[in-house]
Amino acid sequence: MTLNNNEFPWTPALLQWFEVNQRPMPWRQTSTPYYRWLSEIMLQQTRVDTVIPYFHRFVERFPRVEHLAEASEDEVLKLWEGLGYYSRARNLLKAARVMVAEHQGTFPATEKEALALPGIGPYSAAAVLSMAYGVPLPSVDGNVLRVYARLTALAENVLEPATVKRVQGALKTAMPQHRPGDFNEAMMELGAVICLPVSPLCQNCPIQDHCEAHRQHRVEQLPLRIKKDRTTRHHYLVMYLQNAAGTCVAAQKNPPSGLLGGLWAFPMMEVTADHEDMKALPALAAKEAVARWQITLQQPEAVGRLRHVFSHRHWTMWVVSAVSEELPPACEWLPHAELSVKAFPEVYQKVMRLMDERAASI
DNA sequence: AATGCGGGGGC
DNA sequence: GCCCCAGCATT
Repeated sequence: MTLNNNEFPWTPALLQWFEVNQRPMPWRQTSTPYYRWLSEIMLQQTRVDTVIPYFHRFVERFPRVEHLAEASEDEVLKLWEGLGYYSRARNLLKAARVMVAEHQGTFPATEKEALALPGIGPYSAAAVLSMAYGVPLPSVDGNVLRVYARLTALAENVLEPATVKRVQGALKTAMPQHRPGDFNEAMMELGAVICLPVSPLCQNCPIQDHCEAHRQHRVEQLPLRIKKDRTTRHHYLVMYLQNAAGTCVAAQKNPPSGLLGGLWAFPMMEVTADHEDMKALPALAAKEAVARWQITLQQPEAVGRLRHVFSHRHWTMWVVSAVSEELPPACEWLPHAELSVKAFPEVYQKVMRLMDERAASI
């Protein structure tokens, strides 16, 4: 065993606290590399409580990485539906196929090979390698940055990549070499249940005596998170377009990358004005459908307004239903039953729910 | 270094 | 509304 003379004085108290207080999680029961990898991908920018039901569905459908590697992207996206950041699902499938083809169906054991996998960055590589194989690399996520910034009263913007790198370096040299996975999980667990972003529970903190921010009464002011507001606002007309027989709805599969890539969508037209006058919507939709799509709408009706917030953009959607025998570009007719089979992101699930509500009220 | 990329929970 | 969440890929 490698002794680490630079070890943090608070490490033993942290590990002891973690042993007693860690929350049970499905990927902690049987800690296979596959479970650890899958859970870490799902947990990127996503809360534990949100992930758990998705994790159960995935391991039930794909008990081993070999099963996942043989799946279609459509099936993986359907299972991922609603979890967000869909490039994670696309990269998950790619990485599974790499593991089967090049790594004997398991997660590679070196940092270099791990980082070469699609969807694996410094955080996830360190997390999986430390927890599955005991490789002493620090997994630095938002929790760890917050805990470390407070412990050391770090006055740097933790959203700067350079700051993250410095924290990674500091933790790498001082983290325990014998239980790196427990250390990483303990840091994250402390950030998740004690060292909270707002109103942290310092009275319950096992390493409060070692916290410089607490000593300085600056816990609430740290960490520094300075970011620019990049949100943009967009307005759309969303068409719920059915054929004359009423059996199908017009929809399209998004391009394979980009926003909501590979998922399904209803045809939309971006509009500049804010349409406070619902009565003018049907005529506007019909006019724009001719101008942009060269198709004629019958019985256009205003259904309602929806709002959806992404992390970087705000959508206002005016939903219009109509009948047509013609399809907007790149669209196809989906039988109604297919709407629950194809992967639709939350924003279009809202459209479907709105249509269901209208049907129920008529 | 900056930007794009979901959705939800807590306040 | 705002903040933040077990971040990564691309440019």
